[in-house]
Amino acid sequence: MSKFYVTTPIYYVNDKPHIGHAYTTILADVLTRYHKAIGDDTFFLTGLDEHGQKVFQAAQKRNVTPLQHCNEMAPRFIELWKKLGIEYSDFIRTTEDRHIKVVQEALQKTFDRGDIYADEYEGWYSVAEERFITETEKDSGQFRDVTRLKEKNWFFKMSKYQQKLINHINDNPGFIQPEHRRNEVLGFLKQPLGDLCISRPKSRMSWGIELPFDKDYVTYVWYDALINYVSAVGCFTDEEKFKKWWPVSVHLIGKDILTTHSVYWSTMLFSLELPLPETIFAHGWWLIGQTKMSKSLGNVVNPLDLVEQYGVDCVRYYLMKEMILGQDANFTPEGFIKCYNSDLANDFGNLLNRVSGLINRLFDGKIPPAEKKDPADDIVEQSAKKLPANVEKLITELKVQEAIAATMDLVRLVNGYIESQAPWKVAKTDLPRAGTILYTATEALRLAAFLLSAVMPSKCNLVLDILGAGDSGRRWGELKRGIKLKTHEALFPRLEVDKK
RNA sequence: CGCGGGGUGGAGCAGCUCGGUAGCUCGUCAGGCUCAUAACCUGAAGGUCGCACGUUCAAAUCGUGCCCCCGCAACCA
Repeated sequence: MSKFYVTTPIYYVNDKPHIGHAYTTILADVLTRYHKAIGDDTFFLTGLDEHGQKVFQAAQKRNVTPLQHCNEMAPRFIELWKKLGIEYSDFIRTTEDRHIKVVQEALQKTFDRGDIYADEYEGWYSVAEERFITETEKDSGQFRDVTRLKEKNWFFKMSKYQQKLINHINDNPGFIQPEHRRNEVLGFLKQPLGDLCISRPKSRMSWGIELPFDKDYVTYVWYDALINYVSAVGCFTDEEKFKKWWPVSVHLIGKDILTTHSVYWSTMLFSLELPLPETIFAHGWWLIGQTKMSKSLGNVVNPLDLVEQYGVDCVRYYLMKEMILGQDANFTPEGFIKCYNSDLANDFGNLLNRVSGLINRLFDGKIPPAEKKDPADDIVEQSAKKLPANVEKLITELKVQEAIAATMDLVRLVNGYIESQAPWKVAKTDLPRAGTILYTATEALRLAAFLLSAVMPSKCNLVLDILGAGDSGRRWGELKRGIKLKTHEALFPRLEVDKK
């Protein structure tokens, strides 16, 4: 048994949860469930990023304290995760004591090591945005009230670890995935790395974690936020727990925060003398009909609406199946309905109806024994026997989409097998043979349901329950003969396309 | 010459590491089946594998050049 520790980014509390947040979190949940199913000890961390400028401003506007504001916003995420069937191990909020202490200790350790120094920072400052902007941003002309500002700040010696990081990336091909993101980071690291400003003067912005060595400053949100990955698993506080889980197996992130994770976070860990993550995996974006989702375009897809309209499992299935490893994916209602009907209603759900209908009619609803085998059965049996190991391999490579495809291939194979073996015909002359066919088909369906239960927990567990195989595993032949099938409705009723 | 990824039947992808019958899902058409959610199965049509040159007995796959698309270039799943 090995351990599997996965994280999502901690989401910014001011954001409205959208399909992107849902995707990352479901992906983490799916990976966790797969790993649990193969007996791994798992830890799945998600949470909220609650410090920083925007939260501070939003709270001011509403005339509440920042913490009150966060307390009111947090349930939006927590409730969504509940509706999406997310079973996280821990939900961390950066305003929690357990986190703040660790951030401060990390800062102090880094400071004591001589990796943090004070300097005057001079740059373009947007009064309207209340933050420093880059030269490029200034030139874009999109910022008002830009002035030159000089300010004392604290800096982290990121540059000191540049070569060490390059070496680490080169020595660990799986560290940053997919590969083209890894190349991107290596390309970025060809330029000399600057040091990272990790402080904000309280006079400007006080909503953050105070620097242990300078009470006039709070720390930069990213420094604060990234620490969550270790503070949640006992860093500096619970040595045993920390040893058990760290380093993390996978940090799931969106491609937009690749630099913060691969460069900021890694160098921070170097300075703290902690091991680096095993894998940082950057997935793509969900596009809404060719364009990026944006609030101004008004095309933000609310995952809650989808779930309420169609149910959790099919939304999880669609998101997992549609996003190809590391690429952008396109969300369209048509695509969703097509996927639902062809994969879930026609192939998977319908297969359950076929076998249960036949078993009910021919065997009084009791699963028949497989006593009269034929070479035709071997094709199904052999494919089914190979599947679990294959799925396991794909999941460890983070190829969820391919794992689903491989499982659905078995479902289609079984549909073809039933067709060619025609048990409804065979039954008229040779009932035991018909029973064998049905046992084989049902057992393959059981295995498929078992393997898909990470993606669609409630529907798949329902299938297993109908087959009286709720506690079965991934070995061929675990389906018990003689069990009376439970009655059931259509698993995924076909969706009629809206004709407009 | 900033760095990187990609261009494969109507759509979305795999194959390229290590050259040898171009594969999958969806869509279209025809047929079959009638156990099933008008579901399922089989077959067919449809591809100069971005373009050109080169290496080779043989190139989607290797090399060079060109065209086009996309990502990164320090806020944002």
